[in-house]
Amino acid sequence: MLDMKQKIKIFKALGNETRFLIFKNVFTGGYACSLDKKDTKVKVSPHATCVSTIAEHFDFALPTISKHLKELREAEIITMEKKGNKIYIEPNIETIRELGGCFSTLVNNFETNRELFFGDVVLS
Amino acid sequence: MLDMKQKIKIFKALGNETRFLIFKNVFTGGYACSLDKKDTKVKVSPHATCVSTIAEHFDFALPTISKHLKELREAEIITMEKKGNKIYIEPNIETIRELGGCFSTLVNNFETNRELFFGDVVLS
DNA sequence: AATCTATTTAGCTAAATGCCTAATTAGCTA
DNA sequence: TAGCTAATTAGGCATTTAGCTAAATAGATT
Repeated sequence: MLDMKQKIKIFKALGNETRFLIFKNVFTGGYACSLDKKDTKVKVSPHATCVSTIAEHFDFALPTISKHLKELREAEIITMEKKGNKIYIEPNIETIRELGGCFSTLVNNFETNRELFFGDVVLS
Repeated sequence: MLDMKQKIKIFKALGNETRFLIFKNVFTGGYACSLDKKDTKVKVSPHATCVSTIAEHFDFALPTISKHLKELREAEIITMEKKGNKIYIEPNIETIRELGGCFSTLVNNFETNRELFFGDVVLS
């Protein structure tokens, strides 16, 4: 279950246009890493991409994209797995599914039970 | 339909602990404005609250809370309606429902169609 | 009209964010 | 081993954000 801190991290991560677009592109698989095809030793999803491939599509320096990816990973909405000297990036569908579930619960229980979405949050 | 800018605004709004908690409290109706009972002229939801009532529950100055509420309103996840000299605040359930729907679509269509959530976003 | 209550605006400061370049680390290849 | 590719870390700078107090606005009440 996502706790409050984690939800806030996710919202903060997606509340920036650059990160939103990076996430969009990772999620839609639009930037699949062209090098994958040559690299037969490494087994990754055909949608997986890597840091430099993402950076090619933005007008920002590589370290900037790297930092944004770190934030998306810490929010647990993407995964980053090192294979060889590259890092393969994929969406973390489980976290997104959970968050979606929270919203559904929230909406479905509106009026009858307004507490569910916020879970562990204790009123001050 | 929520466009990209609007979604980013919502995420940014909820990506701050103070605003998240304000929204939580508005949504759950935990801070209903006690003055409502006396004020028989004004018709509002028994869950509705007002700026100063919210501020009472936080260790921040009133103008700080006012500014946060403005941001939540601009993200269209709460409504603020002036009646008399108070502003009554309620959650905007429609926006939350829409956002939840986006997440459901996103998750349900993962793999088969990764584009739906992002809608109007054009790949650069 | 004068005052009271509710809220916002203005203007300030400290801290966080988002970007950069240069340097470093890690793994692969010749 | 030397050099190449991929990514991160370090350090700096400009902008934004999140808080504050004081002052202004708007509606009620006396």
